[in-house]
Amino acid sequence: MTSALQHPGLVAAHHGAGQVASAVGAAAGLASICDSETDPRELEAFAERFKQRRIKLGVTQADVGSALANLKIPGVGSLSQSTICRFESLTLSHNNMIALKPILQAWLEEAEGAQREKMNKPELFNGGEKKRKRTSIAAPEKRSLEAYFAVQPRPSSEKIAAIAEKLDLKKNVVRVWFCNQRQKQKRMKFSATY
DNA sequence: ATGCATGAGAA
DNA sequence: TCTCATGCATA
Repeated sequence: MTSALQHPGLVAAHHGAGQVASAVGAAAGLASICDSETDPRELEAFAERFKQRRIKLGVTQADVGSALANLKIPGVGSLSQSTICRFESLTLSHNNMIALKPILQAWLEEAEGAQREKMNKPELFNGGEKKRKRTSIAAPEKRSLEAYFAVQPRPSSEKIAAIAEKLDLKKNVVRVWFCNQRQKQKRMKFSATY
């Protein structure tokens, strides 16, 4: 239930048409807001440097996540170990990487600048809550789902119901599986889009 | 490091 | 309903 560091319209969706190339290039005079900062290779390089320097500082991914809150950047709170890990391994969407880069960069500079102090973020927590349980889809079922996905990445609600019944899984589990599968395809690292 | 899930916002 | 950013739980 946290933030929204979404980017409005600066980062346009990429598409297969090449006719826009010239139009974009012809937009001379205006600052090119879209090149070096959104270059996948630049991101990759940054991610690698980031991880290296982070380790050099002796800080864990989780530490970085909670430390972000201390930066007091408007609209930016803490992030999880998962997200920091995914940033470093480029397993986030391109847009997500672009949005997080300046934030992590700010943290890095701050951390290296004041590399003499030690702040701790205990993360005071609740008193006894119901722990979420993680469903585990067995290997055979996963293989079937992957096969269905290869043929139809976006099955209708009815198809999903049918698949769920065949594999003896809850419909919602199947639906979420497809959603996550689609998201996976969009990860920077393995996406054919870039 | 990664699987399954949630919630806000878009369509 | 889907996408997208994100995280808890777990391997």
